[in-house]
Amino acid sequence: MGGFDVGERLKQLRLARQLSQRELAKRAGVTNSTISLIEQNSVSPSVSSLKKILDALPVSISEFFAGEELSQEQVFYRAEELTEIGDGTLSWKLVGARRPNRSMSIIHERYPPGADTGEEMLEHEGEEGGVIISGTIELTVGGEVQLLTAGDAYYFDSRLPHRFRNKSDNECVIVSANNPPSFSDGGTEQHHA
Amino acid sequence: MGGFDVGERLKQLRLARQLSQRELAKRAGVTNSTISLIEQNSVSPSVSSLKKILDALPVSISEFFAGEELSQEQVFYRAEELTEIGDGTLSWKLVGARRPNRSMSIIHERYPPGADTGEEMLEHEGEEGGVIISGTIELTVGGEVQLLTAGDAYYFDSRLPHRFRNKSDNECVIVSANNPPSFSDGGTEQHHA
DNA sequence: ATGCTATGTAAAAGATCTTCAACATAAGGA
DNA sequence: TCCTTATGTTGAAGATCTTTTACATAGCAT
Repeated sequence: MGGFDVGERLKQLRLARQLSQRELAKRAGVTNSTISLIEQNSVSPSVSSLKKILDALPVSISEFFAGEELSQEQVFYRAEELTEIGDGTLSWKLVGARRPNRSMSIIHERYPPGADTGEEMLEHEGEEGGVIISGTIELTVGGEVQLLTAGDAYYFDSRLPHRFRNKSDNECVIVSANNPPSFSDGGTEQHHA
Repeated sequence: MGGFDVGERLKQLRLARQLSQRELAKRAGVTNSTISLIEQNSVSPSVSSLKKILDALPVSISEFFAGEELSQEQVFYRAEELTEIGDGTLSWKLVGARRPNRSMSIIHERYPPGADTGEEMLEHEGEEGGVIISGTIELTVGGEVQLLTAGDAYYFDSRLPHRFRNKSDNECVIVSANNPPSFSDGGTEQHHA
């Protein structure tokens, strides 16, 4: 468990509602001991127990963990220090690749003439969008094909099969964002778009 | 556990990253059995285990429990049809502004010389990042100030007080992304950066 | 002071989760 | 074919979480 104080958070939520450990336990269908031990961080509760307890407040698990960490991470990135992922033809520069738990990937992409994410359509979790900075790119999404040029943009659910292809003679530059992030630094490279 | 399918959700996230149970387990510091049992909903993992696993994806617990759905909305946006928000000095063109429930705002921003988001620092929920396309911008985040130029980038927690300011004589162009989205079309305008 | 109730804590037993160590299957190469 | 590697699954042992049951303290009325 890194950084986030589950016990303290639960205690605050409980006290804000002016409930005793026993009262909350009763509503949640667990015992007061469970609440006590969790609040002291003597145990890491099971998701099912935590869910029962939070339901009684009521607070969603998502809310409970929202604001896990007001991360004091790197903010500014010089062009040359961006993490680059390339395979010779495509070049992707990731912003904040090392940030754990960041909510987005932001990528500065360069597609040289002929670059192509491949015939096998990409499909993955999340959403992605971007703006064409220069050049032209052929984008296929869910069967629809469009030729986008500088200033144009796109946004789609990444589970729709998609493909990027530069059929022109000039480099195409795109700034894109993905949610959730498709890449992490240091690990094995994964497929993307 | 009511309603939310922990196992299925984990499996989707894992497969979207093309990881095997063993590979994910290795990165997370748990065993493949744990992943297997969780994905089959044979157990309700402890928060500490789930956290370890999600950290390896990486996905926050909060994100994990925030739902999703597949939307088939507009995908392609011509430059001239992007929703523009301007106040005479700044110009922001939103990608997919009309999409309900989208997870990000992607914005094509133009800061003319002298443009400034204001002395009162911006602070709001979420994260934001971007890439400088041209020109230079002075960015202040959490007390730190940097002058960024073309190719540089930034990424920070939006709760840290921040400010954008073009002190140069040339226009500065940025493509940025915000999560969660800061603007919605037609609705009340919110503060941003 | 005595009795009653409410609070949070904790040891030990019971229940659940995690690991260890297999197993079964499928894909690829020699 | 046989061998090797990679995949996901599972029984039993070990580790952790939850309950049972109790304890200690504090507040309040009699």
